[in-house]
Amino acid sequence: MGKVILHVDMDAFFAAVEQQCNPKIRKKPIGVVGSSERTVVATSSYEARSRGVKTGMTKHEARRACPEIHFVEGNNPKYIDTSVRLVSILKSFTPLVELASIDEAFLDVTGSMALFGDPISIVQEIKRRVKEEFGSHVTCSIGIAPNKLLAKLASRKNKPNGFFQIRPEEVDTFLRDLAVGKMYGIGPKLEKHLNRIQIRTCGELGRFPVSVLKSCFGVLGEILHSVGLGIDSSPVIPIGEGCFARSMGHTLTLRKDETDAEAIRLNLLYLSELVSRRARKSNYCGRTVVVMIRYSDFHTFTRRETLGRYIISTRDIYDTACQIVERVFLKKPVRLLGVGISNLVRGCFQLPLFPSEERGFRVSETMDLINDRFGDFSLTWGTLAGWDRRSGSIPEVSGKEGNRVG
DNA sequence: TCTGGGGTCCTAGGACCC
DNA sequence: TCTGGGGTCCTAGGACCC
Repeated sequence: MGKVILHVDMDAFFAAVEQQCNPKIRKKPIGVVGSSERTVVATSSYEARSRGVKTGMTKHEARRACPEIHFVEGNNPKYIDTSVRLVSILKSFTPLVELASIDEAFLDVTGSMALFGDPISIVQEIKRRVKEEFGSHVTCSIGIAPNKLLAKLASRKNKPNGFFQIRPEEVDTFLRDLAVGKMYGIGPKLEKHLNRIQIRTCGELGRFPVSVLKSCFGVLGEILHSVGLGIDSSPVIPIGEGCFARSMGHTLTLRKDETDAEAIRLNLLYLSELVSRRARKSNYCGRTVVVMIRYSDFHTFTRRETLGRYIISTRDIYDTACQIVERVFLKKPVRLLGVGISNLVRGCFQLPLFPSEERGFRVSETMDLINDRFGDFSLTWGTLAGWDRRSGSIPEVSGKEGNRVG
């Protein structure tokens, strides 16, 4: 018998959490944004979306589309907290829960049906529990399918607050007329390329000779062929298993385009500190430092250096980042800087934590894993608010306590 | 008030060694 | 003063996703 996979996808997650927390903005068009002036909309409520607001718009553009829009500054700890609590609900249905991002998860419920009934009963029960835990403004959409790829497509089908099932015998029909660009993993570039060779739907993609796809796309050709047929054998990997980061980094769009070398170094120090702190906390060290630079004209590039040893301290990361930047000979004002480490290994040293960290918020395994995987500063919003650039002091990062939904 | 931030995976080409 | 192949590591960039 085939598997039954669910994909649980929270609807307009950040916006929904904010609306749940603040009754005044419920049923209103809102946009969740960052704190800096040069911010964009990260998520908008469905009320805003219906008026043309889209992710990635500047505040200015969003307001032009929807003059009544209300902007809310993002609050990352609140979203992580909600995510942790969602996972604990999902884990009560099966241990096979894979967190795909902060607001979506895959569940393998193949073995759960004896206990909880058919997939639709499980879906209804999950929705009931989510409502009970978070309130009626935080909702999810759920896809039911024989594999992760199809479950992901199914969850999008009836958004928001809906569900959709693709039974094994319905897969061909479902894919027949689905535009290739709607498929997970096929972005604008690939879509254009496929359209050029007369492939517009997943049905057409699945029927296309795999040999031709391979000659056009290399190894990707074979993957595209399976994707066109709705084939995906990847297992649901439970949280914590084989889950380790490949890289971690932070980027920052500066308040103004910068030419001053001292100011650039100060920002590199700040970013190095964020990276180092996160790496120390999750006990990673790395031997490659990556610097990302975006000029005022948006030309963006990376430079990296691989060292002969593993590093983790702010100082080591910062020194390497500075050397990299010195080699670049900046040609234009800098709009964005990024610092990251890769070539990671886990647990090579156990370095002392900062005193503030020793006080200890060893909250839960899941909490750590989410931080670890998605970054507890994955939205650094707000962290710059108190930063005095001239003194160069590093702001305290907002606390994890409080800010619960519901 | 033009265009955020966090990732993963893949590829091509060069350096270097055997 | 030529010829070649295999393998590994590293860099830079692109595509894609949330």
